[in-house]
Amino acid sequence: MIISLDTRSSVPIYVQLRNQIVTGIGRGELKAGESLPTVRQMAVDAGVNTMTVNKTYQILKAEGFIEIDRRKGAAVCDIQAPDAVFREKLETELELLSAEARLKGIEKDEFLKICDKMFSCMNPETAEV
Amino acid sequence: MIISLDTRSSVPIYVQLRNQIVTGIGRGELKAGESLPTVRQMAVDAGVNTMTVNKTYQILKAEGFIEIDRRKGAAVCDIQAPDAVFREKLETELELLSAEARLKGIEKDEFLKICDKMFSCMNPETAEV
Amino acid sequence: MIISLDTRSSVPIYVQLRNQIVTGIGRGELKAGESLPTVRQMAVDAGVNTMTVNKTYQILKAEGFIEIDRRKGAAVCDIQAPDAVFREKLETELELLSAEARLKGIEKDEFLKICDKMFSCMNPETAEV
Amino acid sequence: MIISLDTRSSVPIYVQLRNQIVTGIGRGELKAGESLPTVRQMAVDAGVNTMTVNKTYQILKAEGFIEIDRRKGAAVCDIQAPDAVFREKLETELELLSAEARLKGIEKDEFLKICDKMFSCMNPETAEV
DNA sequence: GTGGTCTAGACCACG
DNA sequence: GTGGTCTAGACCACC
Repeated sequence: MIISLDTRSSVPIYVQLRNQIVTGIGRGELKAGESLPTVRQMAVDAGVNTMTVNKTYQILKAEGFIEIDRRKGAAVCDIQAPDAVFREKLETELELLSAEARLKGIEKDEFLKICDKMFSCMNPETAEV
Repeated sequence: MIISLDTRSSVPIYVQLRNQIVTGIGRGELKAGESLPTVRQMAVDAGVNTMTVNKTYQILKAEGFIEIDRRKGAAVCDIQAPDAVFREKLETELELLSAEARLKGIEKDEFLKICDKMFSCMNPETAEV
Repeated sequence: MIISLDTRSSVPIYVQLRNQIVTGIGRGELKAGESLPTVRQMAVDAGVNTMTVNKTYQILKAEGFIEIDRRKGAAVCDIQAPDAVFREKLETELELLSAEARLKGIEKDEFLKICDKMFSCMNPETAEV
Repeated sequence: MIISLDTRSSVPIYVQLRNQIVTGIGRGELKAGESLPTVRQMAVDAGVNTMTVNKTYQILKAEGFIEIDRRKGAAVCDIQAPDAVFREKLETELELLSAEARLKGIEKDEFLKICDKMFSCMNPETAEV
């Protein structure tokens, strides 16, 4: 998985890192059970402080995307069961994106086509709860 | 339009306010040409400082969603022409949301159903530039 | 002389109006001794308040570009003698424009070509002090 | 770089500050890659509030003249590629200055000599994007 | 009346 | 230690 960060962006580095890891897992570049680089290795690869990577991993753990074992490092979790809190967040974000797209002149058909395209990039492997 | 802010959120107030106004315009609660509350009025309504509202309005103006007239206050703009930069941003965000949804056990059919539902809340009025 | 104002601009209307009148005189669309529209007429033409036009005329008078006679209205003055204060202001503004042009990748040759082009639009009529 | 502000001027402080920094960069007093003073330091140096400096820096960033890095503060950007919007603005401003100069009795030769002189103060270093 | 600017001082997020 | 956010309240420019 290739990580590319923009230190001049207003998006905090640990958020950029978190987003790229989540996208990577979603795409299937990292599969359930596979290990992530160690905190130190990831810090070197991405050219950031280990504290920053550590923060990212803690967030991914809290979100249930990875497990952290003191001996084996971090590993990708299985797909989770649908959850009402996330669904709520998803709807709110999609509503905002819909509004922005609407105001930027994007029609419903085109919007849905993009949604389809982006989800289709995800790893189709059967969900295991 | 009802504004509800969460001062304990890590999302800056001016961003929350911006998002809610964008969503409100998208939904058609505020139509093109209609006025937004004055900076002072919005500040009272939302319970925040006038400078915070001012910052929000300046951002909405820079994004092309509203116009600020020295005499008449702020008003909603017409729908814009599609633009490559926004499309890029839209795809990136939808990819991240897709990945999160995938890992939270949401299937493609359900994801697209939610996308459809949220876009359908938008004001369908034809108002091209 | 055609006046076009943008009420949504951050530049005050009376300044826009002043700038357009100065440019119009410089171009020779209004010659020395010729009358400007009355305050009321100009207010109607430009679609602004008479107070705004009045303020503009007062500024043009203070700058020595027009004379205001209670009976005959406003008229364009003759070309003035060079003046140190203005020269100072001119240099400061040209220095800022030079810096901006430099940082925007415009070379010296091109900059001077634009300067020449713009001054050449001015009325070449012999200066009368 | 020496900053001198006039608090009695009608030009907002953050604009004066912006103009002086742009001129300073153009002159080569600050070169591409070099750091600007921190927001706090500049606020002390210039005798203004940190928010005022912050606003100035945000504008310079939006104009592409500086970059703001969360870790290292603000630094001067490389020279940009020529851009049609700026050219338009440049022509409008030069036309106004030409008109003013014409009416103040400055001949074409002298005007162009001043233009040449001011641009020649700029840093000639070749630093393309 | 409107928005625009500025201050002093506080607190937080980031790395 | 850096920039980012927010407040309360003031004053000004514009129309």
